[in-house]
Amino acid sequence: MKYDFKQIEKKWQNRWEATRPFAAENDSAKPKYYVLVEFPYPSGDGLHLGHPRPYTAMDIVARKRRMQGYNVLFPIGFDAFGLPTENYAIKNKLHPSDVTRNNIKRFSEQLKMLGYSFDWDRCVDTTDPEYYKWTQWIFLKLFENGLAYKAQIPVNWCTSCKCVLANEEVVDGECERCGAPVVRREKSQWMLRITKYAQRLADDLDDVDYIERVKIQQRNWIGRSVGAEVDFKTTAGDALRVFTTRPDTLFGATYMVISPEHQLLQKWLADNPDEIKAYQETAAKKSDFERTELAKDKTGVEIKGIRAINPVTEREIPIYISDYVLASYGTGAIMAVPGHDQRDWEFAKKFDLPIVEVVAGGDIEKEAYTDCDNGVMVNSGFISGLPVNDAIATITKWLADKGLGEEKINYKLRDWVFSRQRYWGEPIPIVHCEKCGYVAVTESDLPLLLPNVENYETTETGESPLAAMPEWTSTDCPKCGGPAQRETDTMPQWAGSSWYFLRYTDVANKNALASNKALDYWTPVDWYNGGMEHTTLHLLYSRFWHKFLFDIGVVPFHEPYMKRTSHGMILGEDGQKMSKSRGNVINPDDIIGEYGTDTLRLYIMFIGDFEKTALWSQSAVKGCKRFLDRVWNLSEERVGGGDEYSAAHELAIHRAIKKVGSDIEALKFNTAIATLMSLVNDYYEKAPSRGDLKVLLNLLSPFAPHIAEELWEMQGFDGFAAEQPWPVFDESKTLDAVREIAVQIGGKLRGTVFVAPDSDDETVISAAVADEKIARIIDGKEIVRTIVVKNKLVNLIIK
RNA sequence: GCGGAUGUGAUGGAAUUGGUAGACAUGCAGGAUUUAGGUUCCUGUGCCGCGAGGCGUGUGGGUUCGAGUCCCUUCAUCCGCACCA
Repeated sequence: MKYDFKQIEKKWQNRWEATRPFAAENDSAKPKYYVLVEFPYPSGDGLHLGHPRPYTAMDIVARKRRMQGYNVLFPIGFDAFGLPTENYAIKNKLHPSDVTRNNIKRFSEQLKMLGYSFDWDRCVDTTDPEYYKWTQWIFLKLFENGLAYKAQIPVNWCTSCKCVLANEEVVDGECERCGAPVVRREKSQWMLRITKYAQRLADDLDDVDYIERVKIQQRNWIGRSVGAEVDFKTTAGDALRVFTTRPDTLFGATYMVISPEHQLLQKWLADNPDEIKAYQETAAKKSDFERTELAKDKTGVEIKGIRAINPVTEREIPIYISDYVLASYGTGAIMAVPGHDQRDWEFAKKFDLPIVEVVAGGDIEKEAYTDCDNGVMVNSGFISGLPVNDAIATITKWLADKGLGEEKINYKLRDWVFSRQRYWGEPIPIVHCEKCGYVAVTESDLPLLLPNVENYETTETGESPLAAMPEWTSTDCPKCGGPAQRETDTMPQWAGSSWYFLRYTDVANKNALASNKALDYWTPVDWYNGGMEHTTLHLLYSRFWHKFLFDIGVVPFHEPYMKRTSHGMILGEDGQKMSKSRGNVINPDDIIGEYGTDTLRLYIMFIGDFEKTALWSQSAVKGCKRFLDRVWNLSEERVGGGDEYSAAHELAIHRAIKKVGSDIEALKFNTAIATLMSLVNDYYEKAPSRGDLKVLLNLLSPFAPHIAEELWEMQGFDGFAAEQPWPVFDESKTLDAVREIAVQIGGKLRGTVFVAPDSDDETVISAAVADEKIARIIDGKEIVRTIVVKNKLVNLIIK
């Protein structure tokens, strides 16, 4: 009989659909294990090759855990709110909810075709009112706790999506989704105070097992810097407060710079107001991108008639405005130390300002001396002669004693812009009342349903389509009962995905986002795999929400995910990112049709190091199909003998069990599969027993579950392959009866000899010199030294 | 500029703590079965050399009995952040 993968795969998928063998139990005596993949955005294009790589990897882990006796939760759902669906709906005159329903149906079918052992009974859909009720509920809790607030701020505005973006969504001045230019606009926006959690988001990375690059990237994004805030008196009366990480260089501060948006500029009466105003206007017109592009050439204007006083030198120094100082970081003002900061140095050179050396060792005529952490202070009054570190401590204390400053920690992280001016998102459950201000919708009124609007086209004014529905926006104030207006912006896509993994534990709960019992049992997630592109978006946001939920007693642990791993991208055969315009897209459906799901699963895991980018290779797919054909033929034609391991294969089998098991845990799926291939090659050299075949099917079943089940059934083994215990190995049986020892002469390999395991040095050396070839080389020479590495090699040094 | 990574045959990629480089697969070559092959099986395949042997993990150095692995230098590519004071 031929390996008819089409028929076999359909057969087992139907059986899984009917009997639900992968449903997780909320009551179980087994230990729990929660494996999570990032749920997909159900786009109209269907599943692409980016999905099967992480999903197959985690399916393998989930299946292995079940075989190891765990009660496994391996859920799936759909992150379905969002712009592409809305845009598609507008273009095709459909309703986004219909588009979403169709896309979810298609995605579900495709995911089932891939044979994943998801618990489909726990599927979530973020656009389901029963789901987003709880997204809104969390928002209300954030609002109640002062973590959601509305502010008039300059925001990132995508000119194509006609919508506000979070800082995390802007890449090189462009919209991360559509690539259109992003400009600055003043808008009143809902914000989430993620900055309040900056410290914990950084520190608690120590408590979790994330791959190092994820931790580093999150830490960099949070951008903690320790320094001091210092007040400079000015001749205008007001003190000018600055943030610096280098308070030790205070004696070298020869001028000051404030950002064009600085508050004090509205108050100060300079001698050159027109010049200042003109500069402010030019700066305002520049996008963020332009401001950073012009990094090389510093611009600025002196604020004439007002001067600051350096608190330690007591000298008057000039104040400039320049757009190289950002309003949004620190205090929006700096003390400029041109001797030891390259930007200040460039500005000082251009405007001919004094440059003073305060740390010895550099050449400040040529460039700023910045890499001076181990230097010694000079020209610095009472801290001269101190090493930099001591100087920082001394000056910080001095400032504090005089009431001129204090130690301060700053973060690059900014608050999360949470409003979107689009239709297809969760309505923000807030009303605005003339009398009471912003008031939360009453909890019992949740979910606040998204109304059915006639037209959900974007508006040029930058308002949500919901704003055009007076019958929906007009409401009563929950507090005073007076007339009030609903918030018309919706939540960003990241809202629903910030807590979805909690809902999986108890999907049908009507009274809470999930029961305490379910949360206590299942959370935190044991292993979460997802894309690097979400490191400073979804992953950070959901950690923030989780910490908040922990603080208000909703979840039992302060971190959502115990372990985070990440997969590399799959590029097209030409080494380019797969895209329709390049015409190098591989459709998983086509591969499944031609070679079958098991082949696709196997190839996508065999393609290379899971964590690195990989190039698709159509011909290499065939190798995996060939392997499965060989397994099939083996079972059909070559098996003989009993249920024990045959003597010929025992060693290879114990080794394979060990290697495949540890490789799966270490994400080395490619070498796990190579091990299985080697084992099959062995079985071709010498026919396997039924027992030999059985263990092969056990090891293969997480990777290629359909063929494993079919062969399991055909061989007449009991039960299902997926429900067998994971095979165990005996360490002593993974070792050879004789050891091949490398013989080196002067470090060069000259031959090999065989000795008994753990032979002592003398035995190994005498075996080596007895070897004919070795004897020939050392003939007439003297062995002056020998190095023996037990069971591995011997190195003879001759003269 | 800062941070992170990568560089190994024709190709994708393997190589515990430094210890026989190139597992496994693709491709290619030869052979067998076949009317035929996008089938299957067998053999070979790092480079140079008839051979003994020599040379080989981006470059150049170093440490070591021994380096793909450790240290320094340099080049190239990719990713993240970017005037963050």
